[in-house]
Amino acid sequence: MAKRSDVLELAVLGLLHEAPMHGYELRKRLNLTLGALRAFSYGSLYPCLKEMLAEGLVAQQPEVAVPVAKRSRIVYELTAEGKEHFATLLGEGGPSTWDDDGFGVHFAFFGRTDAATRLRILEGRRSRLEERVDGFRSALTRSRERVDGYTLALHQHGLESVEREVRWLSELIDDERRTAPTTPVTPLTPSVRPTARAPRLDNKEHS
Amino acid sequence: MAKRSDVLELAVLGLLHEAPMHGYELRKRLNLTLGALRAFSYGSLYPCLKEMLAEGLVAQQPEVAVPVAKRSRIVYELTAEGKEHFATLLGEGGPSTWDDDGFGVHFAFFGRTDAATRLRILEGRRSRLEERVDGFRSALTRSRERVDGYTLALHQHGLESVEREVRWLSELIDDERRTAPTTPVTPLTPSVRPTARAPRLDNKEHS
DNA sequence: GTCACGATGTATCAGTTCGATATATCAAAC
DNA sequence: GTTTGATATATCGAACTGATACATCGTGAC
Repeated sequence: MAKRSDVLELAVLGLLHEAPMHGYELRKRLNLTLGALRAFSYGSLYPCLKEMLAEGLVAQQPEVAVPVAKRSRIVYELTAEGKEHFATLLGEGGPSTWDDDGFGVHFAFFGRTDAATRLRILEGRRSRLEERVDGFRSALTRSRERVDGYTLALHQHGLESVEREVRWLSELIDDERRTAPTTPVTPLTPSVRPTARAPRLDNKEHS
Repeated sequence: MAKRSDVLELAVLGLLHEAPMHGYELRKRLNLTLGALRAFSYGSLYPCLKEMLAEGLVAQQPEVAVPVAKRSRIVYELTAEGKEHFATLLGEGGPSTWDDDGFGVHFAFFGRTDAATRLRILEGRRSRLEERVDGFRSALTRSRERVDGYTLALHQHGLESVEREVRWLSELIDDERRTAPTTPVTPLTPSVRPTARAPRLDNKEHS
């Protein structure tokens, strides 16, 4: 488990919440929504879609509307099982939830969860990163005298990057804590409407 | 090309410069030297060592000294071809030199290159990252109104992380430029001796 | 009008890597 | 004495990537 496809599956289900889509478009939206930080290939997307179809998580939309025989395309839409599975995956906080890929995808769909889940994921991610910080730190003290100056600089930079992400997460957690207690569950926009209500996550760092 | 094994190969050759080693130890040093940021598995290391042995880049050290039949271990040492190949790989600035993995390994062995090569690699890496910054930026402006606040925050954080690394690289480049012109080629320590002469790369960020 | 070319769209495959695991030895604990 | 855990080499299946094949559509050049 903790396979890459689990992450892909979550991402696909999340995107299909917005609108039915076909593979090609999914891939574009995937690589756009998840930033330039994640690239899914067709080699994993299409097989994944087939599996999800077989499992009943998505359904093949019948040729709608347009009478003109357009270019062949297979439009997938979310089923009830799919929505349910999405909620489960997003909320469960499994093992893959806190690693780099998993967290990114979970975070991108935070708008569809409740504050408690968000907090749990954010805190899980943070403690995961804190472990990494410890690893870096002990490596640094251990090797302080044994390695090259450049290697040292590399470790130092790596350490600071992770520390920075920890600070970012801490701000997010504080924001959640400050916002959540009053509003039990964020209503979240049902469809395409942009939402646009970020909970004060202007993580300013420079200027 | 640009296979993962190329990176592994470079790392192995680099480590063997310090001392002959066997597989298990190589893996430990690998994951230590390259920080917690890179994990090589046995599944790639052992096959890689065999290939390198076949290509004559490394040699199997005959059982030395200790008369006691120790636990079976295969100690590899660098050959002349290996050293040559290492220098080539490290200096060539190929396609894989500037991606995340490749750059880390190259950087970790900067102590064994000359200033010109260092500059070339640093600048290559920087422009690679600047491309990524552009990607993030356009994605941000494109999606500013279309995506969830959390997705936005994710992109923003990603963008700032990359920008930060660009600044880091710029400092390193400045340091190289300031140091290099006078001293044409850094002598670099021949063996185990720790070097310890980092060219002022105290990239302080917080306090 | 048509033709070339690039974007759209689905699909698969070879090559490569990872994670888990098997096997075995040794040191120290108990 | 035997159980545990680190050392050490090795392999295998499952999975992913990058490339590619194949087909259709839109559009601009001529």
